[in-house]
Amino acid sequence: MVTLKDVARSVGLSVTQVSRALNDHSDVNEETRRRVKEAAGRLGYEPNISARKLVSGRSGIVALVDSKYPGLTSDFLFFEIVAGLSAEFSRRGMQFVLHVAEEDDDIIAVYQKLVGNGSLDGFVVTKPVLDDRRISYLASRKVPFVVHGRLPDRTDYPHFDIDNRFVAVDAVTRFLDLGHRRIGFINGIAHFTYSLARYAGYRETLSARGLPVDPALVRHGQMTEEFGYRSALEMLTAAADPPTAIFCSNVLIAAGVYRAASDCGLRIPADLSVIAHDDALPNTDPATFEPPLSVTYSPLSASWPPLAEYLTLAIAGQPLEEMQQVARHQFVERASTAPQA
Amino acid sequence: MVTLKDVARSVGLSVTQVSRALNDHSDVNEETRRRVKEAAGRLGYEPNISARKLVSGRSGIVALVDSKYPGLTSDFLFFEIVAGLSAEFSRRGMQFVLHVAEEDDDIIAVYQKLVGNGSLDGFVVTKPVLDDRRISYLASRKVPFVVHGRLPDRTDYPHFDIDNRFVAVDAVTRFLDLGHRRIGFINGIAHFTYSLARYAGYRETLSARGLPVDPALVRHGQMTEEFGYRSALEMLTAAADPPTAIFCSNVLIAAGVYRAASDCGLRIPADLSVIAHDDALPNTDPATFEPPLSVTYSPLSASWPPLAEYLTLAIAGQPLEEMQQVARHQFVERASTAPQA
DNA sequence: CCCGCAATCCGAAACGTTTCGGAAAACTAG
DNA sequence: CTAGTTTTCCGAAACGTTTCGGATTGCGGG
Repeated sequence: MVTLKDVARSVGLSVTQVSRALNDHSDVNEETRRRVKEAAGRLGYEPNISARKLVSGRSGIVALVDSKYPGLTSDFLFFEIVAGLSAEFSRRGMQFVLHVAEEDDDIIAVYQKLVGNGSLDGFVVTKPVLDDRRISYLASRKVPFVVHGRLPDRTDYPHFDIDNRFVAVDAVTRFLDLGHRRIGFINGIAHFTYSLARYAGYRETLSARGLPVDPALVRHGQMTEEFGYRSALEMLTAAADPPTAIFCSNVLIAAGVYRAASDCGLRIPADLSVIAHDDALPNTDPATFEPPLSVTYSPLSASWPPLAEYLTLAIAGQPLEEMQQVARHQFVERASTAPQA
Repeated sequence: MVTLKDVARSVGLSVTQVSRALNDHSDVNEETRRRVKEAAGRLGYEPNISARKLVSGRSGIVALVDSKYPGLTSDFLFFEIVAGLSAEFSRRGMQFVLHVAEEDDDIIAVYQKLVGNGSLDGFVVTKPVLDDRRISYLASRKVPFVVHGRLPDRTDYPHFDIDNRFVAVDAVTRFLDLGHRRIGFINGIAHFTYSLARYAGYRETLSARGLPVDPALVRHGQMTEEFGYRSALEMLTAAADPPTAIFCSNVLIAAGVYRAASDCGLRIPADLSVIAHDDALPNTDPATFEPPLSVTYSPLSASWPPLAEYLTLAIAGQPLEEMQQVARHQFVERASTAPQA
């Protein structure tokens, strides 16, 4: 391993000055800095993170922790997150790392261990739930972290989120404006805050127009094609009063809805209108649906830069104000909606 | 952060003795050790990995590095690996960490950086290819690593693999024994050594019986249902001499083959025999196929314990002998094969 | 009573980095 | 030429841990 001392010896300077040269401090001669950097490169010097962390308290490593849950390995949304964040942090010269905890061990204990042994600078928390224990733990320990999403009742931490309530409000309003009155909603797993926010938007919009919220038209579950298919099938084949429009919490669900509609001999959009929320994941392009699927569009990939930015700022100890953002989606109209017959 | 010094103060001992007590050294009184451990637990002491690494050279962290490639986020085989290894290492009190490199940066440079900054004890290398640069780099730098798989022409490193050549030999031999002469093979991406080994087994078995290897009956590609479907369709609808049996490199491909056969009006196994290799991934159970799929069975999950074990030994500087294993599959007969009509 | 040995303990050094406080040299203004 | 300022440099301390070498105590055997 080549250390600062080696570089110092090779250029005839002190360890101190070499360190300052490499870290772009002000009090080093330009010519000297050039020489030092050249030597460091030539010798293949890489700063020892352990040593740096020990003295400065910064390792340049941030982590995402998740438990191993059934379906984790097929949850490509999750791995889209991992890949996206990893790339974004490495672009900033930091390292992003994933730690998968055992299914049955307490997630807080895992954080405790990770925090305690002090090799990490901060955490990204994803898929927050109501009364999220990770958030309360990290906040109480004053460990830097950033949340992808946010809690309805507590927002005193860095976060990036989209306005999920408004996503549902927008979709449902468009259905209503087309004359639909029986509007189904196939949502994600109920305990995630994004699902809750969308469900709130759905309920509030219907209520605001004096329409009832029929539990038979709402489903919560893992956002897969299969789940969308089963849910839509149940709704559409229900004896009394099936929905004439369905809002899907993602494009995969919509694919299932399309299949169910086809199975029931229903045409989209003539017999059934569909809108989905589109995270712009690589696997599924709503424009290639038949007919092309109208969506509330909000690419997930737009989250990585602010998330990385905010965590960096949090680690640097910046105040909260510049580390919070709630973005809005765009509506993209295609051919999956029509006025009610 | 609570340090050794804090624990030492609380029990009235020196930092040295506390360290030795916690690390189960011999020269500490049993009663003292008990008291120290109690105090450490009570104070919530966690050893600072950076400090430990700095002096002992061990951090207890191992990594897997991969580039972000198209399809990474839907490659559930890959994430099965990540989850499996992560769990296995944490069971051993070590930490396993995933680093996703940018698509376009040189993978060796990434290793260089990771190795150079010295916070990692070793690496797991997966999906080796011919003349694998990662293996030659790590070996030349004497960095501990273990390979999931192996190279055909170089095996002087810790590894765990299955006999992929024999997987194909076994499947093809069974087809031959049933009287099949036109045997298709839908394989994984050609440059991975496991694909190469299976292809070699396929070719050699046919040649040994004096049969030609028809390029029209062989496909290499990403192992998805879609790829299996397309490949099988091409083979089965080819004008002259379609295959009467197909060996698939995984169960997903076999699902595609089943669909293609159904589209062509072919019955399995009456008109077409199928065998697949089964990694026992959670998503796809060959027993639920219609008809149930016969497989060469070798659960991927059996790799994690030896892989973790070997890397641990390699880090400890053990000799190579006990850190290499090539396991064999089992054949599980179900209902997807029949004698040729 | 002394010697040797085992059982316990401890001080100090070391790992590689950053940073504080100051020093030397070079330049500027008077 | 002097005093002050700026530029450029360096020694030493510190981070939390492990480990080397040695110190202390108590004990049994001679």
